[in-house]
Amino acid sequence: MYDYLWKRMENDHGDLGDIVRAGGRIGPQNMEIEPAVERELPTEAVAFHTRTESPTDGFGHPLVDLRDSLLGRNTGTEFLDGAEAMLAPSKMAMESSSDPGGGGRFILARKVLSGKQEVEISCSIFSSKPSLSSPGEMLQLSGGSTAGPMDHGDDVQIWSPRSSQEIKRRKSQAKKVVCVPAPVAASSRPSSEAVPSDLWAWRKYGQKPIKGSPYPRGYYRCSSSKGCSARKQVERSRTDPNILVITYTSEHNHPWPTQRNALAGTARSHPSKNGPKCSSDQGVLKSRTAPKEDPMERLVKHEVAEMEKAIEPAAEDDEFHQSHTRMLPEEDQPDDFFEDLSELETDPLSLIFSSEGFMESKPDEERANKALDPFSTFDWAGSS
DNA sequence: CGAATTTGACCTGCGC
DNA sequence: GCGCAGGTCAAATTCG
Repeated sequence: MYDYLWKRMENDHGDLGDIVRAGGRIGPQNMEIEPAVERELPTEAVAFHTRTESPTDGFGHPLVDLRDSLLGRNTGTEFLDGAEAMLAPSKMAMESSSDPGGGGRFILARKVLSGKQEVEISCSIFSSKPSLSSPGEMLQLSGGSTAGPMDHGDDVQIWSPRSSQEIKRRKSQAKKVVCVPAPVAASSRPSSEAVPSDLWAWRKYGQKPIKGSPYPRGYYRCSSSKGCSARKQVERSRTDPNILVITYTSEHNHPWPTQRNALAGTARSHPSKNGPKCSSDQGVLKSRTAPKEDPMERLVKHEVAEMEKAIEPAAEDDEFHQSHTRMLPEEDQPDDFFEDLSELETDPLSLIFSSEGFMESKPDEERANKALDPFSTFDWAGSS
């Protein structure tokens, strides 16, 4: 998963990839943003991936969706283990503008250590180099040995407390976290959460209230295959209810859902009374007949491509395809990929991408409206 | 009627 | 060792 993004990170950061697999990019490399300048950035979810090697060195880190931040919209941020995510876009904008001398610093995350000391991790949108508000606290990357802030270039930095005793992961498990804009509940069941579909079939097996959060956490396991151990947890960000934090645990041990088993676990989530939107499954199924590609990888590829494209305002429409192909070096991406996307506009995920592409041919106003309404691109009926 | 969801109980890891 | 909180199980319930 996230191979493309990950490769980029490894190229950019070398060993960083062995420590924390995180894809929460602050922005494209060498990206320079003037606070007063609004750029249209992609609005898809950003995924990041953390891997813990032991209960003592693992620490989940916030996803930073800077695009939304720059748009003054909802931002996906979260810590895995209760740390407070603090990347409200307005806050960032405010700090950025109110602290011009600080180079546009904004708070990346804040963590209360030992119940008393609070460490604030901030980051400059220009240098993307985090700094600590608590000089006494040295941070390090999960599992890494580096003490103190490190500059890995222009990508967002992932940090964790040095003291592993202070933040321990409950279990040593690989986790992947995805933050997406929270959907408006569309289920017939009041208590059920609308979860964006990710193409896998999930079956809910539990729900628990989480201390400190007004929102419960839902537990899902993969229902595509009997023996599949893949699980995911879905909860709303406690700091931003508009953000859904989806934590994936374990890997799928089977191929992508086929048309047949893809229906498993989704039937009740896509009642026909939902109207045309329900055809999303058909789109999904249709997409599944195409060469299999990890949908999340697809998401990230587009994410990166869109972000890179976003900083090339001079790019013309006729360069759109070229730029995307250029930015998708892993060639399993056929040339007709985007044609395929347009065909699959009912696919929840392809909707995201195709809508972006669709906007290319739209008037600026409509494009802007689209960009500001990420919800319109998701099939919020979800797969749960 | 089969399958998915709900929800209380139980299990387990972790902090004190 | 104890208590808390998160994670999972499974019976009951609901839905198509």
